[in-house]
Amino acid sequence: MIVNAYNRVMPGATETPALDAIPLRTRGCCQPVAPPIPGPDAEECAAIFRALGDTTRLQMIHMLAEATEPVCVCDFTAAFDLGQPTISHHLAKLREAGLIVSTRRGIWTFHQLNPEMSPAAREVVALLH
Amino acid sequence: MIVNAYNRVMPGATETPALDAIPLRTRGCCQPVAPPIPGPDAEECAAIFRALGDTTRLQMIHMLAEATEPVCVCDFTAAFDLGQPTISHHLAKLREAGLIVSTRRGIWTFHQLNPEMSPAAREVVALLH
DNA sequence: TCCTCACATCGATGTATGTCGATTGGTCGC
DNA sequence: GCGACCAATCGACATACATCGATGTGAGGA
Repeated sequence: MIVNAYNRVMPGATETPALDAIPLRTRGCCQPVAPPIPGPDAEECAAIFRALGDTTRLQMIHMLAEATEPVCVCDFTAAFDLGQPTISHHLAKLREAGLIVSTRRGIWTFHQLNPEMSPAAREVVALLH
Repeated sequence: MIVNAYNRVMPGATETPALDAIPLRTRGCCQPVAPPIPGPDAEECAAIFRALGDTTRLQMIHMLAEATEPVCVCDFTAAFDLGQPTISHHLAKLREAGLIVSTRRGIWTFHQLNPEMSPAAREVVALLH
């Protein structure tokens, strides 16, 4: 039994009708839709994209993806025309998203891509390399 | 002549020092950073990520990536617990980002992944398939 | 011509976000 | 301990955004 997205039965339907076969001005205009991505996965994935949805953070991840050594905050402040608190804010966002990890060395803090990044995140970051 | 990110000369330096060799408490803590992604490219890329940084829009793209036919708006309104104007808003966002195209058929509007999507967008969307 | 339906747009509202200046908290050298 | 320095945090501000109800628009059907 085929039902459309309004949960209404489409009588006689044995498979999703081809678009051309759908009569205009009829309720049965809809087709079954793909099952959604499980909620938590979708939110995690969206969070990754949200973290990368800012030019500054995108450049930061690109810098880290290209770097062979952890990168000092001073390198970031030098690379962007932004104040130090703003740089710190963006690095915190990337850290919260699980994309980078930070380590202290004396008075400096060095940042690198999180070696334990989630598989989903790893795939996305790989596109920026 | 090697200068660090503060534009200060690093006397005697012939190449970027290894991290271990960097004396703590010295100005020369910084390493050269990767050249940034060209501005327009970075903004375009960030816009793609921003469009996908919302759970609803992520699910929408996933639905379209799985679908074999263009999808009617009524399918989206049925799939999400959101009002029709909100659905329309999200579809507009995806359209502005160049991820989908919309066509009218009578009184209905059908949406599908933009067949002329930018290469960068195509790579990202492929991860959601 | 008028009504109905599907979708877009508008206006309002609350929340999230990017940015800054000022302050705080650590970590050294002296 | 004191001062210098680096980075994180705080408070404030403007902007962007997700959502809603109400309205507009355009295509059919009666």
